[in-house]
Amino acid sequence: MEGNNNGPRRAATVKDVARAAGVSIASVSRVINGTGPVAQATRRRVTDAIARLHYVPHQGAASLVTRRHGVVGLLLPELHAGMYAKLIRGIEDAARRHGRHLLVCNLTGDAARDAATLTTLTGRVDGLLLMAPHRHEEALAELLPGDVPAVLLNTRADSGRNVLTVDNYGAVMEVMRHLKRCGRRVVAHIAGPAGNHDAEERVRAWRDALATYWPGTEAPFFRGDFEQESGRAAGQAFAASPEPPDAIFAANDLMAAGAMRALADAGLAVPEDVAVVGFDDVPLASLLSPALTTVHVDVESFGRCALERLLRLTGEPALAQERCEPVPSTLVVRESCGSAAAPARARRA
Amino acid sequence: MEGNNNGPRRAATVKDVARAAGVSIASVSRVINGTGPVAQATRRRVTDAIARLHYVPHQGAASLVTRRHGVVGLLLPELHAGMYAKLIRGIEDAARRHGRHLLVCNLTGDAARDAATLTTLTGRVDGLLLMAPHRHEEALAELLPGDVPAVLLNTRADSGRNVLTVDNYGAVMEVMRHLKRCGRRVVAHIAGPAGNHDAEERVRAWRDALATYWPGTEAPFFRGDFEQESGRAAGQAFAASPEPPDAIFAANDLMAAGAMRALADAGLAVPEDVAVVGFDDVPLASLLSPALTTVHVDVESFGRCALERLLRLTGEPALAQERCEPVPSTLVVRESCGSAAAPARARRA
DNA sequence: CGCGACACTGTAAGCGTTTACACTGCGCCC
DNA sequence: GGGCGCAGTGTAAACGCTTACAGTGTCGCG
Repeated sequence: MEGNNNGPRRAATVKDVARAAGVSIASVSRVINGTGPVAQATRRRVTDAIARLHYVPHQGAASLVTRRHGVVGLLLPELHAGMYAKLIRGIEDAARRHGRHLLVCNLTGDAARDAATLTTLTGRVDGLLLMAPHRHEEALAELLPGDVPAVLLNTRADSGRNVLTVDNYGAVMEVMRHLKRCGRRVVAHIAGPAGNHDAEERVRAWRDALATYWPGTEAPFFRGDFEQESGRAAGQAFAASPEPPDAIFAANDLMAAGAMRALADAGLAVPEDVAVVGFDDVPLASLLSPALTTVHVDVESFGRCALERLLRLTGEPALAQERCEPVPSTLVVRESCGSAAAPARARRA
Repeated sequence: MEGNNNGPRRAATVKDVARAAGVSIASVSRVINGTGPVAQATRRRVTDAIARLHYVPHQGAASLVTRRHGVVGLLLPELHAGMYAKLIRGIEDAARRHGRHLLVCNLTGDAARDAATLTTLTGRVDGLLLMAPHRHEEALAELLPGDVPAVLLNTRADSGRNVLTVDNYGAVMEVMRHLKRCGRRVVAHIAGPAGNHDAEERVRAWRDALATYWPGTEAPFFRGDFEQESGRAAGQAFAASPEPPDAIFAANDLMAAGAMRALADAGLAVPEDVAVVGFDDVPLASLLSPALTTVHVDVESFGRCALERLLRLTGEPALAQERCEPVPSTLVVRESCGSAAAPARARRA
């Protein structure tokens, strides 16, 4: 190591601070971490020295002896980007409150590479949050060293692991109940991609609701992929069928919007001819015309719950009693399902 | 599987692996890092032992001696969530390709707390990406230790720091040029929040374009906040004015959509009476009716560029020649500006 | 046969922290 | 006044890893 590559200045260490403050490194450490008793005068001298030297502790060295990293990892599959932002927000927010940091990784779908990611991550975190809606990520979870606490997100509950899920089933049931109350007779479904946990749960609930509220009837099913184009295709298919459904429940808002567009293009009126309901409550949902009825999931809370669940696994005492109920998800009734009072808006001629 | 977290089992270390494999810790390290020559047989024994013991290296210990964390930090202000997901995606993707991880932090706006965040982060990263559209974050950047490489995102270019920005100005100019070509006479602007760098740049470009393409004329200005409600308010205000503008450029899609909604409610047709253009190209923009003309910014590329710029700062050799041009941003012409061929869609009666 | 080059391996010295432990004074109570 | 407790401090031993350096043994070539 020739040492000249990026300047001669090495970062300051506790030793430097101790020397500058005229105390021992132990005292410096005590000041920084607030452990043990320190005289006011000493504290002053140390904090001054720290400021003067721009000293920043090397967390790696600290974690070496404390056996804590103060970091939790978050592994995200190639998801529809919608949730990302809020989920991360929720988790990061909770993490900060509990003095942790968040290491975010995207999974690639490549088994070997993702496994490698998992491993390097494991070496620098106290615990792991793994979004695992597909088989792929579940398989990944198998590789987790047993001593790394982990919470799986949106996974089948019957995996042996610690799991946290959104209440897809209940929410969809509510959607269907509402559609029934609105007097709709045939509720088609535009599903998310096969193999996706949320998508499957929504399909399951849709089927069950069908059997419960419309016993003995059939309803059209379209396999989408959470993208708007597939929603459009579904809408076209439904509109072109001899007896179009009078309601559509799409597994997310993007597909719902795509379907609405296709219906409009086909001359079908929403909600008069066809009611449409989505899922997610994306920001623009209320601005579509008609405004989209959808299911709002509090993704930030979900993230927060996930993190606190994880911390509980690592034995965070303050969290012992904080029960973290299944994440709230609520039906947001707007115009597209036709149940709201007819909105007093001017129609375009 | 709870309760076992404070069990007696300590994580395996190089020493354990070395013993299990019957070699020295140096050889283990060499196998793990691919440094120095190792006999095939030895390598086998070591990798076997690693697998058997579920050994995962302690990165903190490693960074202690290598002086590299393999992690870059990303600091995000309280932004409109839209960009988040893609930005993080872009950065994380590039980071993975360069063997780095991503530590994500939200800033709170609280100066003291954010400063603390900055400091703890600094101790565990090789460099920092700081999204700094507001004064607040710029001030934060001042606190950065001089020896921590950092790239500021979407900040005034005249700060002394290393900065990477989206080409707001050029994009808005293109929008305005297009509106001029469409024959619009009065282009109103719905601005983002004051003090936001992007918002200000878009205002600046709007003003300059006004002076260039519509010299001597005035146009309505509305101060929004990037949220749909403010767009709606703006739309209402414009519609209620004695001489409504015949074009509106909103600083983002959410406000544009809000404005479109308000215009429709007021009986004004888009694009016939008023052309509307947004900024961001959010997923649902193409599904609004009429589909929203907007500016598409490749946020993922932006993230990638930012990361590579940062790595270059830390002296990544492979990146020396890779020039990272200003991030592409392109006008996406749809229906809301009235320039596209009239779409052959059925009109609702 | 000797000797250098080479492939491979082991030993040991840190890297920057935290913390157990030992040591000072000092005030206080019997 | 001698012991005790306690606030305040320092010393030194880890923590798990990388790597300079110092060995080994093997081969090829003069």
